[in-house]
Amino acid sequence: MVFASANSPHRIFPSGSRIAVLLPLPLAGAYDYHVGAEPLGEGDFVAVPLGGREVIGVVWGEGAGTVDTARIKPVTRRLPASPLPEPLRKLVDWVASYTLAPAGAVLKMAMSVPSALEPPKPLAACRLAAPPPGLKMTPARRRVLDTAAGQPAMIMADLARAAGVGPSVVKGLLEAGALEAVGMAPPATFATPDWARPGAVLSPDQEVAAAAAVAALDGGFSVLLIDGVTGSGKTEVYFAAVAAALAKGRQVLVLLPEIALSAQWLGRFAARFGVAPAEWHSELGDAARRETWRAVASGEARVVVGARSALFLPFLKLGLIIVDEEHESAFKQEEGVTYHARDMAVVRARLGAFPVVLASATPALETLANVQAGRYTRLHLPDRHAGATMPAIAVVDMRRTPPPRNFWLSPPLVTAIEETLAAGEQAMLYLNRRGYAPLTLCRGCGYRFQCPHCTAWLVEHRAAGRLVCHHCGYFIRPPRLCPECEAEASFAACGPGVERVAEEAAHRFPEARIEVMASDTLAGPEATAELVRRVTEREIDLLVGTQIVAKGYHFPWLTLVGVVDADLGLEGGDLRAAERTHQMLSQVSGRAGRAERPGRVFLQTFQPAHPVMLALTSGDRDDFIAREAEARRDAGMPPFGRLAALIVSGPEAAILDAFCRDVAKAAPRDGDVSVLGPAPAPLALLRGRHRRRFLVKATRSVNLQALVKAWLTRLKVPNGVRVQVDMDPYSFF
DNA sequence: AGCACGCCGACT
DNA sequence: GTCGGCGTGCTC
Repeated sequence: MVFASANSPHRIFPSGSRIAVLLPLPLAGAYDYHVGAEPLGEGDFVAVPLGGREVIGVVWGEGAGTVDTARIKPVTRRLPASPLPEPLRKLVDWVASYTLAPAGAVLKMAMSVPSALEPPKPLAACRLAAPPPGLKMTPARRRVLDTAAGQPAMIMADLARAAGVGPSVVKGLLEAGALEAVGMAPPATFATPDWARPGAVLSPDQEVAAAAAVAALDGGFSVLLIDGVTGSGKTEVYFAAVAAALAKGRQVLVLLPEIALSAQWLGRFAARFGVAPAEWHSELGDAARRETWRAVASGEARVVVGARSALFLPFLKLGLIIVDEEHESAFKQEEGVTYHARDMAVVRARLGAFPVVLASATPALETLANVQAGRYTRLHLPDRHAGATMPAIAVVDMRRTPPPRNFWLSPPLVTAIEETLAAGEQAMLYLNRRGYAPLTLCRGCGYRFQCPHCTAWLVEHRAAGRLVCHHCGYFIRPPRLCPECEAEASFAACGPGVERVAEEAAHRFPEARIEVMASDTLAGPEATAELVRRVTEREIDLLVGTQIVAKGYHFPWLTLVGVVDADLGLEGGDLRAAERTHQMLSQVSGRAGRAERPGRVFLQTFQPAHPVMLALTSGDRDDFIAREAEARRDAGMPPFGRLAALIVSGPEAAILDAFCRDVAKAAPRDGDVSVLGPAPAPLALLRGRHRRRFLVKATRSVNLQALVKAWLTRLKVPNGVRVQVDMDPYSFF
């Protein structure tokens, strides 16, 4: 029995009725329970019995009625928290049906802080009471009572501090009865950003884009793409939309690919709005997590900046989402529920009927195709802000001007670095390879150090004195003798990593202050911020870094970028290899010459005629993307066709391969569908598990989810084997 | 995800 | 003869 009509936003279920409760567990669906004495509403958080224990779940709707009534248990209690908002419930269902993950597994992401569901603990505070007769008065006690007299109630520690006494004095007065204890609600920790503050002066292009983004706030759901070259001031444009959304009383979510590395972004936000935004990422402590979750649910936190998981926060009145660096593959969750945060942000905006703004200097091909199809609106910023010019990009042909043997910097690049340093400017060398050398082999017998758990070489990290697997973290200390032929001191480091390039640079430019920046050389957000500060303040002349240096940093004195190996990333049959390499090199090139001094970029390559290199040197991105898109269209690949991957893994290769034959036999046969595989996944052995991959390619008209689901139900998965579905796979690993 | 039930090695 | 290893299977 349901009182409210079906299209009501919030149904109420009376006592005794049968409801579906979704639990944050990887179960096939919601479970039915009976409503207890108090009626329950959709979205309410409830504690329910499950196999002898108690689990917290969410009232998901009317009971399905498929289970015998005798087995249905009553809900234990309703938790005193505001219900999970309807758009978020719909998002959970949407993501579950799209990714083929169990709805409960998706709900778990929206219930990441169970402790936030209990009422916040009131703070121990006290206020002045009627003075008890015979109270011993001391100067310290006098000061406490005088301080407390002017206040309704004070936190005990604050009162002691304000009166200039130790905590024991306050405690003594409390025991004597001169003060009485009261519970106090915790003070608001999330200040409201001041949207009325004037922002930066915008260029005419920025002005137009900002006006369009602001206007979109009145138009319900829409997707805007701010497509602006590096240094064009995209952030200031979407800050205008953030300010306007705040003025309308809405909450705003800003998704960044890697929040932990975005100290500069936080600084800009604080400069624009006067306060820090609420943050949401994996490094948050328990208390901060709980506080933030509650403040998002209550609407107190007005702007949240976060990693992809922030999409599943219980916003009370979300009214704008920004996805910055929307092309970043870090938005694709690869483990557990495999979702793409950019695409799910678009879904969330549609469910909430508000706009979403995507921003990038190198938008994803998918996004540009959506612009082309008229689904997204493009706001173009073709020029750099404040008169800065785009850097001049030159190719260094490594076949014609190679570096000496066992060196990696070509003569033209070395000359350019010398010139830059002599001019008192900064240079950056980019190489997307951590460590010293990616492969170590024995000169005597050819033995190569390999990870025992993965299909990967061990990477030498000379500073740490280790050989490390970059996939599972396995490491060893380099042995003295070759494990194969027992030769002594026979190891040769093959190829460069950032450590080795830094070593070469130190040798070439002995006067320069050189620093390496890679994810494993940075201890944490503070250490990163400190290094960024030292570069900004010119305490470093030459920065050698992995992709971490490509991400949005603004170093005014950096005028030269050298890409040590521009071809890295082009190999491998990855669908997006060329696109990604182009994006990566555009982004890293964009670090050069962002202020008055013009920038130069040198790309060291063995393929100077490769379309990626030509696109970069000519600056004709659109032509490059058009050709890439054409190739994908011809091949029926995304976004013109649909792709799903089935990763089958298990500890025993023989069992796995036998099962793979069953999977292939049960594969769907249809004119619009083709199944490739089983192929060993690029990392055929990962963390001790063998992996095989099937790829399903279909036309856009095919319901790929239904097809894959039906395929999976035809399979009998043996023990120890796992089948993982990845819709729209990105990395093909 | 827990937690139970269920069949094979070293202990009082 | 029991305590306990964690392998499989269910939980409305």
